[in-house]
Amino acid sequence: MDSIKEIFLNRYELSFANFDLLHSFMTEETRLKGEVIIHEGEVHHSVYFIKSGAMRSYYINKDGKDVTHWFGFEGDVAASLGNFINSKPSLENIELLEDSVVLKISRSKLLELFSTNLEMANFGRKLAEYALLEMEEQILLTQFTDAKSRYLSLIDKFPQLLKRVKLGHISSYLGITQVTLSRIRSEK
Amino acid sequence: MDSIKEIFLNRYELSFANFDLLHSFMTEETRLKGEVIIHEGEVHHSVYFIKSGAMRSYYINKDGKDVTHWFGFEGDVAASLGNFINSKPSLENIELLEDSVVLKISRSKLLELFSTNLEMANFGRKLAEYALLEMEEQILLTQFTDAKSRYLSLIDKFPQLLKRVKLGHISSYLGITQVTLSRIRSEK
DNA sequence: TTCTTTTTTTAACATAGGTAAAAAGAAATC
DNA sequence: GATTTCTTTTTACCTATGTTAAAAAAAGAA
Repeated sequence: MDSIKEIFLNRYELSFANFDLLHSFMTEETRLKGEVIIHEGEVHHSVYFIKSGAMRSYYINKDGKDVTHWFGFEGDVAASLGNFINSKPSLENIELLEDSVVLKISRSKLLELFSTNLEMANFGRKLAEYALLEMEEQILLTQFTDAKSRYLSLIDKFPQLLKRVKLGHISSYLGITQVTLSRIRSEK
Repeated sequence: MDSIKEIFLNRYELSFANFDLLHSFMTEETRLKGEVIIHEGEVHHSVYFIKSGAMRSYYINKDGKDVTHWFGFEGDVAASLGNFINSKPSLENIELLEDSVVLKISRSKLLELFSTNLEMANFGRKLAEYALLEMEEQILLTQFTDAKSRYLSLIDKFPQLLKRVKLGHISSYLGITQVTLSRIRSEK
């Protein structure tokens, strides 16, 4: 079985039949490293599920700095939250860190499924709940944990991260400068 | 109309009929300031909706420090995420900051409604989505924003906070010590 | 390979925020 | 209304992380 299918069945408790239904509304696309699939300030009408590859979400802060605030891998949903939930312009950009295969579905189709199909609505709920748990973990890790522990937890959680993601992205995700990250790494 | 009802109808797009259905499974309770309604390490079987009052969620970190990571007011849901989503023991405590009126519902009843009633399932999804947006905002605010701006944003968002919540809770929520918060406040 | 560009590390210095303890102010209790 | 307890502010000193710039290393292009 496709491993993306497994993730949908296990992580989000979708049934075979409804996975197939959902899948029938998706188009599979290969996108290249470096491409930006969600743009800050724009309203997007598609949601992407990552079949393979890696991406990051980032925004440019008030000092003009590029700040990564999410890494996405296989099985994750790539979308701007505010855009998806409230049709607002995206606050962030989503950029491919590797050549990736995505499953694309229109937001309106997905919402239609949510509002007509009970299992799909619960799939939508679990999608959001899973993301919530991930975010809570990130918040707990940030409050009163020093940069070194945050770094260690992060690579513990994503062992492939160092091979797949530049240190500059990792440092901004951790809320520190690349210089500080470099110091931390050399201490170890 | 009850203002909690308005919030359910507007924020979570629940219909009159389903609000009443949901409400029929809830019991209204008055809890006193200082009470802890969710306990770290325990599995809870109830979820609380805040009808009036204020609460905070906190945990004791590895250095024994009390760290607040959420403030809840009218219309918010008070539950441990991990407990609610995966029946895991709660990672956090939820403590009342004021005498509060809560609407209590059993987790199993709520899940039963989600899995049998389409509108309820979408209500559950919106509940999670709303919480997601709140959390994202919190994360964005934390990365590369200095303590002073975080403080100013927080009181801008919750103007009543200073009157209702002790500074020690606010400082830990912001990820700084109370001494630093005090310095920031005197600068202003 | 050799050259060019990008990424990572190192160094020197500056600063925001931490720690501990004491003082001041408020709130609760007698 | 006085006393005790809890909360907030202040002070002095210290440390982790930021800033800027340059060097070193690694990756990519010719």
